[in-house]
Amino acid sequence: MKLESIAELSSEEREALFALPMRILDVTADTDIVREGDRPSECCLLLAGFACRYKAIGNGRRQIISFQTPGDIPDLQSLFVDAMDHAIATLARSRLAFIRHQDIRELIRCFPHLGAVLWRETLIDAAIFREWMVGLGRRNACTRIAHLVCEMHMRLAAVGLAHADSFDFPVTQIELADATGLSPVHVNRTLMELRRAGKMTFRGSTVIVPDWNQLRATGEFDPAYLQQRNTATLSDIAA
Amino acid sequence: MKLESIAELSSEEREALFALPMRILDVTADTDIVREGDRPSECCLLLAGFACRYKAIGNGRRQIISFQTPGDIPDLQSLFVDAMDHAIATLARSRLAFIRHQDIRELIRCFPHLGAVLWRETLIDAAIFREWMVGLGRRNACTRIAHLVCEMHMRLAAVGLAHADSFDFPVTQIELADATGLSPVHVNRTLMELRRAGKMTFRGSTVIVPDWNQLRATGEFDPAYLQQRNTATLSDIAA
DNA sequence: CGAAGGCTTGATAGACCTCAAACACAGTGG
DNA sequence: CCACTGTGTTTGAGGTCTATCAAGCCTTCG
Repeated sequence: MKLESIAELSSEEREALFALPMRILDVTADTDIVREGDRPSECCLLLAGFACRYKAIGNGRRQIISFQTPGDIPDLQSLFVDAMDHAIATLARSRLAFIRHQDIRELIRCFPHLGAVLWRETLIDAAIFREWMVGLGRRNACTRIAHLVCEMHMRLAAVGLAHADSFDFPVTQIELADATGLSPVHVNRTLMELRRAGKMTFRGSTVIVPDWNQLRATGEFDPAYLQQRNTATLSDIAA
Repeated sequence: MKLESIAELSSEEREALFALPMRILDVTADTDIVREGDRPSECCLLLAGFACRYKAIGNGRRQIISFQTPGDIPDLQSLFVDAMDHAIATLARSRLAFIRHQDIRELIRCFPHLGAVLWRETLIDAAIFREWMVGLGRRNACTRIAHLVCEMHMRLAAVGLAHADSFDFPVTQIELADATGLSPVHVNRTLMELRRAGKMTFRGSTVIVPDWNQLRATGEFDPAYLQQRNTATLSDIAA
């Protein structure tokens, strides 16, 4: 579903994907899947739950680089890049599927179009990084958080994990701070400000948004960078 | 040279690369090569000069997403992603080579390994984004700028465009501000602080660094994310 | 010589951070 | 059933980094 949200697949390709040998693993929240410097020999597909990529900096602080939703293969890059430049960790109880590099390589050899689809996915990943860079560099706390919520809703909707006006976003305010480059205290105050303004309510890991158009405006959110094939459908959901 | 700095190529592959039909174009500084929303039918290889990717935000402001050095193909992604999510512009007089998408696709079909090399390049690109995100989110002005200078020196050295203790970095302080998420005034003050501390001198588009180890320390710079094959050689140059 | 762009400097303001403590809540064990 | 603990959230006060505004200076170039 994730792959088909960004590209069309033939039935043989879909079959080949389902035929991949996988090792399934259930883990709790806050489990490191891959660490910085690792050289994995398999990729990790997130089947259910929630995860993030992050880079640690000195004295226990870190920057969260991206959030990962079911359907993502956050360490796909390990196929072509030797050592991981960042870590990957779960943020909620999750189910993982590990697929050996050699099997993916074989798959790409047999179905070059699937290789292109996966390449495309890594490119959209990069587009999300770029959008986050704009937020980190040039947007204030309120806009950053609103933007993030819009993005996560759209991405989760693409894999069927969002309601029309709410969704489950299992992160703490500290994790939100690590993702937005803010302090936890300031995240808290900004969330309260957004709540008081009636723009969104984030409580106990669920986000409620009464009016997406309003939140998109305050988040300066333009979904073009996500390159979804079915944005029409998605905005229908959102409307 | 750029591609070989990140992967090994066979002689046939090298020949095929040189045989690609290209349209050469010389442009002045501050020329937009691609604009946000464009759907190019060719990719742009930077042969000489200097360029950047950027995303514009309201009221004339922008965030520079990356700097591009000779050998880079900044819009390689347009092969697989429909619309550009950002613009690309030159920062100095540059020579560009445009290669049609269909020719690159054909090349990849004939030499799948070259496809993998190009994929790898887009992945390293993404690694640079991630490192910048850490800077934008979690590092102060001084560290951000020092880090950027270390990165640019290493990348330029990889394509033979840096001296041991200096290099040409043709950007204004305003562009530096757009890249680091700071204000031009603060960039100026930080540059002077670095200069006074004897850590680096940035004047008239050339950077002089008397002691790389010192600058790396203040920039918290670890080159692992650049995935250079010959980092040994590079640090020799730097030493 | 004048104009334009880039650099430098000063003063003031604001966004955000840090420290510190209190509060709420869920899970645990006695 | 109730203290107890730990994690996450909320609140207050003060401080710092960085932004903004505004002006002057320097260099380049036509």
